Amino acid sequence: MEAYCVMVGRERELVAELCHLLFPSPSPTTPRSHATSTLAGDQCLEPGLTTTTTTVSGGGGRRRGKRVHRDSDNVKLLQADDDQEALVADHGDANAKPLPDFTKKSKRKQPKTTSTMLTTVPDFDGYQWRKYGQKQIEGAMYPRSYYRCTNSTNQGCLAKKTVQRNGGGGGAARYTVAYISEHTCKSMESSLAPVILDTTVRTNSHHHPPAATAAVAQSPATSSSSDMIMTSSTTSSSGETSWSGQHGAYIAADEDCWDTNKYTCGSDGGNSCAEEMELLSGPIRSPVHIAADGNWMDDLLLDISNANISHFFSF
DNA sequence: GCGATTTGACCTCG
DNA sequence: CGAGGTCAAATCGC
Repeated sequence: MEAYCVMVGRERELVAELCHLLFPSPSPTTPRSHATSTLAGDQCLEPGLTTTTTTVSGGGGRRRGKRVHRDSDNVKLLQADDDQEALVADHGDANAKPLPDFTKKSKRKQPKTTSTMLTTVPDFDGYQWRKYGQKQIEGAMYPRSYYRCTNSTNQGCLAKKTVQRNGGGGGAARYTVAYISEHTCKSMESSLAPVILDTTVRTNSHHHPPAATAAVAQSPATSSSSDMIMTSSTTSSSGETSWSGQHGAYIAADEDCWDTNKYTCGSDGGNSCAEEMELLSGPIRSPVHIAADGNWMDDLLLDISNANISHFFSF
């Protein structure tokens, strides 16, 4: 867990400064999910993904034979127009009937996505997530984990996210978090409303390849971790760079920087993200986006053209 | 018993 | 056909 708590002095200063600006008064919330993070032996630790309600129970892998073809269920291709309903009946209920309307097709068309590179995964982002899958991605050192909002079952929340560790074996672990769709549920911490920061971010002036934009933001209410989180990448579904105003402020990053971890806010660089950024101003809306080593861009050219960000990272 | 994770199989898309 | 995303039985902890 130390990996997530590493921060170089410079970054810490920046964090402190930002926190000071954001929270003149006593520091906001404190992590509340740490106690639950027992994380049974997953190669890809996701400290922030534990729920706040239960401890992680290291489930056993299933040892079973071939699974029954769900094609026989004859339901997958129906009612593609009601994804929400489908998700209500989705996972989480082990005995749930075959998904009525959550077609594979619709699953593939995730309309709203944003990706986030983290040097640390926040302990708590205001929502509870349930892991529903893990996959070793080609070329990735660590498997990607798939989460959906726990309210997908009872509120039909469409929000999902994937978390992939990008490396940081020796230093701070880095994670790419991609948010897919928005929360249609009420957060467990609904009071922790997203904040729109009117803030300024520095970045360099190099333009980034299509995928790179970034935002910096923070939700004071969810501020829990002590690590800094800084930039992100976004792309539109068409592959063009999206500068969606929804996120408020964006930062174009230099591709070289991505390759050389210059944007990494972890402990191994020494270069602060902020130092690499050019000035941008405007409202910034969560989530906090994190930049790190360049690989992640390859994995996650995500469609966030209409991203409705519903998550907020903290540091 | 419940709820969460694990994890191999299955499904869809490019 | 391969890669990525999802399903769902098995398993575990409370």
